[in-house]
Amino acid sequence: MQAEARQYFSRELLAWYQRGNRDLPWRKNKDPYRIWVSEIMLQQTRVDTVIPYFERFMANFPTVQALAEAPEDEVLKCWEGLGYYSRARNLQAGAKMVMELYGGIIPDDKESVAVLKGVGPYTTGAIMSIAFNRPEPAVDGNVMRVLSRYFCLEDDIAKPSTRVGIEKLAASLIPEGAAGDFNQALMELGALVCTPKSPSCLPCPVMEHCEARMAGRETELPIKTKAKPPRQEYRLAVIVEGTAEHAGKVLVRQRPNTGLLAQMWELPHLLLDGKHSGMFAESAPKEQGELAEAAIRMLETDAGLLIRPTGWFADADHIFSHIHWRMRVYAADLGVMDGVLAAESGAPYWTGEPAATLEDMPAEERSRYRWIGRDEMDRLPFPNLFLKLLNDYWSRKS
DNA sequence: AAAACGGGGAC
DNA sequence: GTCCCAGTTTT
Repeated sequence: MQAEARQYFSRELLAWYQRGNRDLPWRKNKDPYRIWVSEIMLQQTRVDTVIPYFERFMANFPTVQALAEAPEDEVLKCWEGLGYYSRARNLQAGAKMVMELYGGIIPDDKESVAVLKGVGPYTTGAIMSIAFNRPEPAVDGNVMRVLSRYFCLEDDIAKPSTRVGIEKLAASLIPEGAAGDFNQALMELGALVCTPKSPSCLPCPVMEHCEARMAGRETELPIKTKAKPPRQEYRLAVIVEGTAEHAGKVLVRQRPNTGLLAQMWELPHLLLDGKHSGMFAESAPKEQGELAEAAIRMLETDAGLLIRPTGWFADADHIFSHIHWRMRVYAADLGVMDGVLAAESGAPYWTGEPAATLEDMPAEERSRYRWIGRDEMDRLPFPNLFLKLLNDYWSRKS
């Protein structure tokens, strides 16, 4: 590649961006906190999805201090539906670090920014360049795609080592004194022009020296190995309806502090073993009294929760990036299964009076469970899967 | 180096 | 259905 083509790229791309770019809420000013929040939200998430979340988050937590001092549930609630919830917890942990280490001021220093929770190589470069105009590369998926095409790079962008190489290249392209605009220009081009499927080369400001375009290979690049398909997991959930003092409420629980959907709230549920997964997969929802009974016994073993299913409620599929949940949901009440399984229609249905309370659970399990009404749902963070089921439940009730 | 970690939009 | 998105952390 000629030095001239490199200078052309930097010059023309920067000029293109400065002629006009998207009016995004985090471009209103250079407040490092706003840039930081926006960059965390934008990780693996589209601009259009982020915008309303960003506005709401900044309204609720306008400063580093406000975020650092907020209850964790409120921060997660503000992130509800956005996904990758560890981003929200890490962001708040980062805000606390900034309060304690730097007196609430995000420092104009790469190493200090890079150690913040949830801030990796990309976000470090984005904050340093956009907020402080420091000449650091900010290499995301857009940048890897744009540069792979312009320089006809054939390295697999799914490999970690490839990103490191492209960072060096991107750093060498930053025009003097224009790091922030140039890095954003690179991403903006990837988002609007040099798109994954069918890039719009004709309006592209750097088409003239794009090697992939000149070779007619713009749709073949970048090279990226395919992701593994998600594994299937069959799960059984219950909507436990309260009685007496808990009438009109349902039982929810908070997930563990680590792992998938950490610290989010959910309906009680369990992973089915191989045998019961097969039963799930092979028969119709309403013909599975045996499955329901077996699973409810497992729930008792699993969580010490004594319940009686009263009927089928819904089947729900939910696909994460690495797991595909297939979930069957039964309505239930608290009690012991000493009743009789109704033969009518084959639906799981136990008769008799409820005969258990949460007090029957082990204390350490019990502490994560809570009875909530529809109004209280608005204060606890639920992942989308359970949000939909609960909304569905309460709309049917009314 | 590979897997875990959400959810949705575009085709 | 597939791809992948302004990636980071853990294993």
